[in-house]
Formats: sequence, C-alpha cells, structure tokens
Amino acid sequence: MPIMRTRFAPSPTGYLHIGGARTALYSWLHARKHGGRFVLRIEDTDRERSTTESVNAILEGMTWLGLEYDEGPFYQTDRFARYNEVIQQLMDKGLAYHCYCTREELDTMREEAMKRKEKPRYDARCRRRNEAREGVEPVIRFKNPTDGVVVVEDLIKDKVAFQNTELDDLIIARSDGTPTYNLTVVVDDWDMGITHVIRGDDHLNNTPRQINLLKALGAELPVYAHVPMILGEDGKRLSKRHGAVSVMQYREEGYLPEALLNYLVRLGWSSGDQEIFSLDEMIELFDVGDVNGAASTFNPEKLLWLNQQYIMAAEPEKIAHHLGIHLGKLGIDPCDGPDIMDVVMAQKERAQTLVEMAQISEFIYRDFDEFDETAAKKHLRPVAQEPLEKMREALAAVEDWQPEVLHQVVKDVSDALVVKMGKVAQPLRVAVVGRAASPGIDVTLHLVGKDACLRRIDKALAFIRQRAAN
RNA sequence: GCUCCCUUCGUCUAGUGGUUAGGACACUGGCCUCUCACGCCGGUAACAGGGGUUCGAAUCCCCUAGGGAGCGCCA
Repeated sequence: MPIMRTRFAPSPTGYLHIGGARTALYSWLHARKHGGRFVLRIEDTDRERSTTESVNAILEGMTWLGLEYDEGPFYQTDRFARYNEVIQQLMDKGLAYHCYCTREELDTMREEAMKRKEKPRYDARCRRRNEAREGVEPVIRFKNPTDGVVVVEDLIKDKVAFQNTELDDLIIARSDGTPTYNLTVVVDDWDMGITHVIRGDDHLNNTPRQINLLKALGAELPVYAHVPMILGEDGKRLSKRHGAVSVMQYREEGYLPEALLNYLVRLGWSSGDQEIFSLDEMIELFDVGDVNGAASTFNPEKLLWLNQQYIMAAEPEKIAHHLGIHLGKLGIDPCDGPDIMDVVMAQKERAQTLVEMAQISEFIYRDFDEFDETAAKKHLRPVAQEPLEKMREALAAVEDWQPEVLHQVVKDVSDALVVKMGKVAQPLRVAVVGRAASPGIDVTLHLVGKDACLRRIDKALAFIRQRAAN
C-alpha cells in the first residue's frame, strides 16, 4: 500500500488567491486526515509569466494560512532533463511523433473546424509524415488513442466519460524542446507518487488526456477530485473586481487565517449544521468526496461574521498583538495609552476585523477633530449642558480612575438629576468619543483617561454653547 | 459551434422516495441595555421549467432553459 500523497501545484504567475487557497486547503486536509503527505510543486514552465515574486507570494500565503507542506517545493524548471527523457521514451515506443505543421496551418485548421461547427481539433496529419520540413522546427505530439472512451473516476463529479474521438494529439514538447503542461503534470504526479489529484474543475477537460498519457507510460492512475470554481457575486469567476482575491490581502484587512480557512472549508462543503470548525475538527470531519459539485459564490459578509466569531473566541493576548500592529499602521503607538489588553477586552465583540478594531479604538489614543454630525445633533444639545457640567465636576474629583468608580459617578449624577442614565451617558459618550457608539461608558472613560476626558468634555461644552449662540 | 460540468431561500448549505423542506450569513420584529456590539427569542424567504416512473418525488429517468469550464507551441 503506497503512502497517500496529495499536492498543490500553482503556477507562479500571481499571488495565492482565494480559489487556490481552497484547493490547497482541501488537499492539505485530505493528506492530514489520512496520514498522507502534502506536496508543493511550482509549475513554472511558462518562463514568460512565472516570477520569483509570485513564488514568494504563494509561499507567504501558504505560511500565513498554516498549510505546511511535507515535500517540496519542487520546481518544474529543475526537471527538464526528466521530462525530455520521458518524451524520448514516448518517441522510441512510437507513441509520439514530430509535427511540422506551422502555427498558421494550425490556425486555419481551427478556423475551418469552427466554420463547420465542429470542435477545433488537430487532424493528426503529421502522424503519416515521414520527412522533415525545411525551416520548420517540429513540435512533438502524443498519439492519443483514436477510439474508445476514457472514464474519469472523480470523487466529486463521479464518473465522467470522454470519447477519445473528442480528443486530439496534444503537443507535449514545443519547437524549442521545452515540455508542455499536460506532459509535466503527468510526469510529476507519477514521479512524486501523487495518489490523489485535488484541483480546480477547470482541469476536468484535461484529465482524459492526462489519463491517456499515464496509461501510455504504464503509470498507475491517481484518484481525481475536481473541485468547483468560486464565483463572484455577479456569478462570474472570482476576480479582482469582486474585491480581495489575494489571500495576503485578507491579512492586511485584519482577518485571522483560521477564519478564512473556516470560511473556505464551508464553501462547498458542510458537516451537519456546524459552522465553526477548528483545524482538528476539519481534519476529522472533512471528506473531499462530500464536496458539492456545483460552483459557489463568495460571500464577504459571512466571512466577516466568521472573523468576528474568531476574534471573540481568540486568546486576548493574540488579539492584542494584532491590534498593536494595526494601531501602528494608523500611526498610533499602543504604549501611549492604557494597557492594550483592556482595549482588547473592551472591543473584541465590537469589531469584525482587526483593522476595524484599531479604527474604533483610535479615540482612546488621540483627540478627534470633530464630532460626528448626527451624534452631535442628537446628543450635544442645550439639554445636555447641565448633565455634562455636572459630570465634569464629578469626574474632576475622582481620584481612583477605575471603571467601577466611574460607573458609580455616572449613576450618581443621573440620580441627582433624576434622569435615566442614558441622558447622561450618551452626551458624555459623544463628548469623549466623538461618536454615539463605544464600549460601556465606564470602560470608555477609563480607557480614555482622566485628563483627556475632562479636556474633551470642555470641548463639547464649548461646542454646545457655540451651537446655541448661532 | 462542439465536448464536459452544474442548477434547494439573495448567499453558503442539509436533504439520498413519505419532512410543517432544516441550519447559517444577510435582511427584519422584539428582548437585553448608557450607545454600539455580543447574546437570546421570533419573522420573511428556496426545490429552474416541462414531461415521465411511482400509491407517493427536491430526491430516480428524459427533455428544455439558464449558468460555468475546456477546445493554445498558457498552466
């Protein structure tokens, strides 16, 4: 019984995107669940478009998500000798041949087929050509079987049958001698002992060709699982115009990798009514055969909700670490303020992302420029003047600036004025925060600190007087 | 055009011949409450259409429609 191996094989022509991350996750989970090994392979045979920046971006994305690989990364560009060896074997066995057709010929062939309302296919005319053609560097084509049917046994799509007559003789080596995609994947999956090929279903149509090649080489077939695409909200394939598609962008925007992973695993798969899965639960419960065969639409709101769930459940220390980083990006040094753990405890149920948490915590660290207009209109009116004056007076006398004490002060002032606490707390909140929303008023006052509170109340009182004067 | 894949609330999904078609996000009514958020209780909302098979179909079969992918000397 050979060891199970899955692989993720991106081509380094961009960052790690959401769709790739999901297939990588599924492959990773499959390997982890069955005690197998997860292989990373970089498909960089397209030298024009492949870049080392992309390789780094992909590795960075995998690392951030925690999808560690057991073998690799292997680079296809390191394996050209091996591909050439296999191509030569195919030639020697008469399973491949030189094709001297020019690109122009191929183009007209395609056009004419389309005109005849047929699928464009190479007509294999060079199979019978014996002599070279002057001035044409040949490509090498694989002799695809001309009859019979190839059945792909797919874990997700079930049995999918293709007639060999629908396929044509694919190019396995370009005229410059370099191997092409279908050849390299086949050789690599074979050499690397890949037992389960989990990839996007845009590859489903390539699979019968790859199976024919595998058979010609006498290789054992892997099990396939073609996972459906991820669509944007307009039903089109997910792309930049739908917002963030790069995995690393989610880190920038304040998402936790576990939340993204959780979202991705539930996109196209489920286990009962469960929505939140730890990594261990995913490994235990995930089965690639249970993945839905239909494409699914990426829903940013649900990801936001999950992220908030993870923020609430996370170790506060961990959130504090991240919050510090995002505050830094706002130009705030978290040391210039209260214990950051207190900030986390006050805000962790109030933010869907870490970026948002930093934004709604800004008032703790620095004075705001102006009051939120609707909040000021509603709460900084002449009726608020007396409560604010009383609060300022009471707060100025507080020695021990702790939430419990502050709560009592607000309550005492409300009682003294014979009004509900909201009549005092809301103007006070707007005065101190600049907006109508914040943590509990006691915690808010505590976090802002005595000096800043008094200063901001004065500013609010001035604002009310000025408004009344106009 | 041809080949292949897909089709349950707006979205992610449960459902494998007999269910008041379940859950989650979003939306929404209420409760909690100093605001916001969290949390709790409730609501709106779906089997693409048409034919079969069957006592009975979201579930099985066929057709139609719609969506997607592939048809490169890209991967």
